[in-house]
Amino acid sequence: MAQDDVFKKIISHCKEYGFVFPSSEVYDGLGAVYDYGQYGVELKNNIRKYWWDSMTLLNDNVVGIDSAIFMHPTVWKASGHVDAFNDPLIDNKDSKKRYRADVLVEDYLAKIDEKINKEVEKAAKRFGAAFDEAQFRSTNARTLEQQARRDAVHTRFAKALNDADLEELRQIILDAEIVCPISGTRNWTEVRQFNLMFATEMGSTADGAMRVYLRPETAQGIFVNFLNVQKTGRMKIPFGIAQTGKAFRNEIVARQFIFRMREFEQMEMQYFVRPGEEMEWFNKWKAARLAWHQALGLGDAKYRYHDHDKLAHYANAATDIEYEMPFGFKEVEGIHSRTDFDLGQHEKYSGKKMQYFDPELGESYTPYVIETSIGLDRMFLSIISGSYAEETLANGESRVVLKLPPALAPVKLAVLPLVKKDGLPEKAGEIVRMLRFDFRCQYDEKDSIGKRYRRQDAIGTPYCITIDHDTLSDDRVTIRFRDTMEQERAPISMLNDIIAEKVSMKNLLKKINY
RNA sequence: GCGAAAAUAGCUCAGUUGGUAGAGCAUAACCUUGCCAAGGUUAGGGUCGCGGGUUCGAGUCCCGUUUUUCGCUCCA
Repeated sequence: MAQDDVFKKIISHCKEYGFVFPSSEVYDGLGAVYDYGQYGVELKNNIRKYWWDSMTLLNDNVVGIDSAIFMHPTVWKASGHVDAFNDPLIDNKDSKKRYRADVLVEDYLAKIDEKINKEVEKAAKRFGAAFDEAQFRSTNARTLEQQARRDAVHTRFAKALNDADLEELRQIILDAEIVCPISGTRNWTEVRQFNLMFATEMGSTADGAMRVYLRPETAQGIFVNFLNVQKTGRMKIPFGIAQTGKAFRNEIVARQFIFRMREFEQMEMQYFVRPGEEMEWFNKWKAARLAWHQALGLGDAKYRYHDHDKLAHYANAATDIEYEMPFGFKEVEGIHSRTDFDLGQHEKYSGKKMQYFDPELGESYTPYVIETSIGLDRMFLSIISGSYAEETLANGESRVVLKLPPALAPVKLAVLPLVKKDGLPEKAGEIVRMLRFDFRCQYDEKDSIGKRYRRQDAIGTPYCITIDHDTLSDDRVTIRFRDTMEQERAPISMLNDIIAEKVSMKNLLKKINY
């Protein structure tokens, strides 16, 4: 089966069985925004818990926070997000190349300067020692004309930038007859501002509201709280701060189902270390994070590292953990050595010291940071993709089954009376009332038992418990396993222990070797 | 953002040169059976993505738009 087909089937399955719906679907949807349904939210919560517990329970020096989505606007100036993603862009329709509109104009201005300078140089050669450059510039007709043209464009350009007037910016490009370096044509699109960050206004608009952004990453909430947590938690370096939460990016191209969404959830941990020790910790977390993924049992070969050759300005090492999605290996998690860039920037912009006094070294320093940053929605997609299976059974029939890691499954067990009479439903009800405090249970008496097993397979329920006539006399039930479809007889009194052993988060966490 | 393809029931899809909206599966009710989806009877569910246009008449033809998938591009 082609990979595209698998992906399409997974998307359909997610919708059909209540995992993921397109946002605002009755209004034709909203681009690259999705809602999680009744089973999707359980799976997502379980993934988040697996991450959170692995960070905050298994590391006694990692604590969590939950910072607000809104942050002071200067945070995003310090982080570089405002500058990096506020560029006015324009496309040439013939070459289909995209340029920064301001760069096009600046290049144009630079070219005129160059021309003038060349003429000045030529004149200087001609006149020799008697040459008076200032006088030449103020009297030579051609130079004056070019200078006037340059100044006119420059004035308009500065004003347009200042007013953020995109139409004027385009008009300047048209009036100056700036051509595309590749196609050589002047067939330009509108100038558009591609701001990665969503903006809104805080405060009443009447008396000057403040422009605030929806955070494009959760990491900054950790950095600005670094000292709060360090001091109030009496944290000693090295230590980490973990956070999960929504982030928002106004992606130009958002695609591939929930892989790249405009509203998404991150699970980030920033680990603060001594300068000079960052590579050691980078490698430790790199290994620890891969182990966390592989403990899910989806197949070790589905994961790989992708080390970055080109590093961002703030990083001195970076790697991705990629998972083999139906559309190829894709980044699920990033592990970055961010140096002291972020804390240093906040120190600079806030004027507050972001340093740590190290009692062992007897000195203060700005800690270096190792970041692990994972997309919860991507994790969700990787787990659904890795669990989805179409199987042909021995009797020639087929089934669709989600072989989810039991600890992550939305429903842990289904309780099924073999027939809906003879007191079996009542007995099943008793068992549900006994187990539902510990496990998410589902009761189903509709249709044949085989059909009910199929329904549970489709949502990934790892265990089914079947009540038959014998149960009424011997208090034993059948446990049916999702993956093998094998069955086992067990006393009702043992059910809680048996199921707990198989579905507990604890046993999953124990597989991680920290 | 550019290009291509698609959009009809919860899902997968049919729908003839333009002439009353269909199937399978799924869902719900009742009966029957009872350990791996396929028994019977019945029911609900669609202004054919949305908005215009052509036409006596549009799911079907034309234009626009939205959403999705794919390829570029961009971003990281």
